[in-house]
Parts: sequence; structure tokens; C-alpha cells
Amino acid sequence: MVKARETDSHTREKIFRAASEIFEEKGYSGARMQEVADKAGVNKALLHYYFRSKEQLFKEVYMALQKKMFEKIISILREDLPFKEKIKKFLDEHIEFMIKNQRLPLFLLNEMSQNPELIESIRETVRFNDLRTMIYDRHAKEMKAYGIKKSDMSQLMVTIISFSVFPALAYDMITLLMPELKERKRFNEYMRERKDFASDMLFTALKNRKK
Amino acid sequence: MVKARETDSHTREKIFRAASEIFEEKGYSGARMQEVADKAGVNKALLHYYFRSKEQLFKEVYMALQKKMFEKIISILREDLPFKEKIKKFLDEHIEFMIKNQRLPLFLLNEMSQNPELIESIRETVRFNDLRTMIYDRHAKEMKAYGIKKSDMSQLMVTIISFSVFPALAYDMITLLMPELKERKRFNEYMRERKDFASDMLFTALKNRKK
DNA sequence: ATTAATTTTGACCAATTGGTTAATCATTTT
DNA sequence: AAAATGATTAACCAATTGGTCAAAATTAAT
Repeated sequence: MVKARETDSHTREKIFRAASEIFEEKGYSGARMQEVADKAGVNKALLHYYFRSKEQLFKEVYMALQKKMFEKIISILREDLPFKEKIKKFLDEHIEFMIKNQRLPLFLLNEMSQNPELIESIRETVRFNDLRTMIYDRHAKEMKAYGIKKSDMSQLMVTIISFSVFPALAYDMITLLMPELKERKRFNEYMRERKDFASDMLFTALKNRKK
Repeated sequence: MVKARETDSHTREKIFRAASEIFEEKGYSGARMQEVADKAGVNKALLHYYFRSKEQLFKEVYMALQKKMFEKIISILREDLPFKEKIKKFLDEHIEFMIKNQRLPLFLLNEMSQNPELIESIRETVRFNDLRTMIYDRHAKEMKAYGIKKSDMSQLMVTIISFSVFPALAYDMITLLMPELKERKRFNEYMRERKDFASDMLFTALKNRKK
């Protein structure tokens, strides 16, 4: 039984993964340490051995998930592409990301609202100053061509992000109005349809906007 | 026999209001019966006297809040107005509604995802069959003029709703990117700006859409 | 092989939490 | 005024939950 010392970090990892799933599904206050232990297949005392407390374990999980979310958004926006290409790529990749991580944004927003001090912790792991300025300055020429002012950027960015994030967030509300989307496959199709829908709507509006 | 003393419904009402606030803020699993009692200024046993259990109290609160949310959306969409007016009115009224009820959608979506059997309960209090069909059929002519097909309605409706709901849902994420919006006053301004932004974007896109 | 260090466990603890109950207080009815 | 009914409370209770600890099991070092 050379079960080896690899179990060291292996066990910690198992716990972390189980905790991630359970916290993401039930939130901090809904999650139970015993359930995490069961899912990880270890004794509950081990959770405290590797991660002092529920709060610590949660914080580590939260930070990782927060990083996952924001890094995805920011890395795409940072890329060196023409504006239109960049937005299209964002919609494509981020909608795929939301398909694979449907529960992620609801979890994050909920915990943020529950625990305001968590919010700023993102700055420890991901750097982003004023994304508006960054994007606006980088695409100065194109912005001018579209007649976009810096002050328009706030509405614009929220709108673009909402195209991909909102359906993931509001899944349960949407499927109430459109029950056929409850089927996973149909919902994913719907999300992928949304790539072109959003891109068309956005750029048609920009191209023809009134001064 | 005179219908009991005024305190009857008064106390029940106080508890219900306190519970509404606390559930909306902390969710089912984060809320404590003792805290509700304190906020209502009554003994904890009274909560059980008027509402059997935490679950019952929660369900009553949830149903009321759910009704509040959906009735607002649906009542506007039902009104007898030309399509464009209707959408503009929706954006106006619903954005004002979201300003006054910022936490409402996050609460609802969270509880729905936590407790799937709650979702369908809406049908007990608010009637809405297929909103898409209802709206599409009612505005058949205008839809044709815009070149909108019935199959476009799903994306369109989600997009329109997201204009008002997403900023309320994603408030904490948005203020992370735009810290100046943390000030309540500025955020409300931002929301009101959004009425015209959304309406312009939507109708410019519709008017110029490619076949 | 022995010892030392690390990891894992079961049994236990104290605090919290939803819920109950019997007594008290207030109001209405007779 | 007394009895009856309803509202309110303090004191408990049982279950759950995060957390601890000493012993056992496993792995590494001597």
C-alpha cells in the first residue's frame, strides 16, 4: 500500500474542489462543512486542519472564483485587436464561458452583497484600473469614427457585459417565460444565438446613431 | 362579535414587514428568526404564533416579493400602447422600479436557484402565458414594419428586460469598475440616463437592421 | 527497526437556531 | 365584575453546526 505522500496536497485539493462546488451552489450561509467533507470523502476535522475555519475556506474559494470571473473578462478586453473584433471576440468567448460557468456570476454577486468587504479583495489578484479609459484610449480612432464619447463608455460597457452575463444570472426568470429553454441543450443554443444577436444590435446601433 | 383588536393584524403586519426586509437582505439561509423578531420589536414566539415556521414565513414573504416583481413587468407590457411607446414606458417605469427595489431581483433569483419548487409558484398569483406571443400578436403590424420575426422575440425580450434589471443585479460588480457610482445619487442618475440610452440603442438597431 | 513527524479520524463541546410551552397580560363578552 | 378569549412573553428544548482534541494511522527520517 504505497499510498504515497502525494496525498498531501491531493487531499487539500480535494477539499478545495468540493468546497468550491458547494459554496458556489449554496452560498456561504447555505453551505455546511459536513457536506463539504462528505463530498471530498474525508473527515470533517480535516477541513479545519487544512483551512482553519469555514470563513477561511470560503474566502480562499471565493477569491479563486472571483479571479476566474474577472480575469476572463479583462484578458479579452486587454487583447490587441480592432474594436469591433475585440467586442465580437468578447461576446463569443464570454458567452461560452457563461455556458460553462452558469452559476458563477449569481454566486459572486450574492456573496458580494452579503459581505461588502470581499468586494475590494479582487484588487489583490487582478489588476484593472479604469477599464473605460483603457479601452477608450486604445481605440481612440474607432471611437471617434463611431461618434462615441468617453462619457458613453459606462453605459456601453455595462450593456456589452450584460449580453453575456444577464442570461446566466437570470436563467430561472428567463426559463419561467420560456420553458423550452429549461433544456440545457436549448439554453446553450439560445446563448450561442445571442453572440450574433448582440453583435448585430450593438454595431447596427453604433453605426447609425444620431449625433 | 367585533373583529378583534387593532393590534391583531398590526403585529402580524409588523412581523411581515421586518421579515421582508431581512429575507430580502440576507436570503433564507442567512436570515435569523431572532433578528426578525428584534426588528419587529416583538417576542420571537410571536413569529411562530402568526406564521407557524420560518419556512412558512419565508414563503409568504417570497410570494409577495415575487408578485411585486413580475406584476410590475407584466402590467406594463399588457397596456394598450403602440410598440415603441410601450417599450419606452417599460424602460422608464421599470428603471424607476429598480431604483426603488434594487435588491429585489438578486434576492428572487438567488432563492429561485436555491429552491426550484418556488419558481412555479408565481403562476398561482400572476397570470402570464407566453408573453412573446402575446406581445408579438398584439403588435403584428409594427413587428412586420421592423422586420421582426416571432423567433426574434426571445432575444429581444431578454435584452429589453436586461437593460433595467442587470444594473440592479450587478450593482456590486459595476461599482467595482466605476467606483463613482457607489454614491446612491450618482447611481440613480446613471440608471435614469439608461432610459434613453437603451431606447435609442434598441430602436436605432431595429430601424436599421439587415434583413 | 525505531523514532519522529505528519495526516486522518471519532468522539466530543459550546454556541446557535428554529421551535415549544406554560404562564402572564390585555381585551372582549357575558 | 367575572369569565372567556386572544395576544405576548420568558424560559426551555432538541437539533444542528462550526470547531477542538487526543489518539490512531500513515509516512518520513534516523
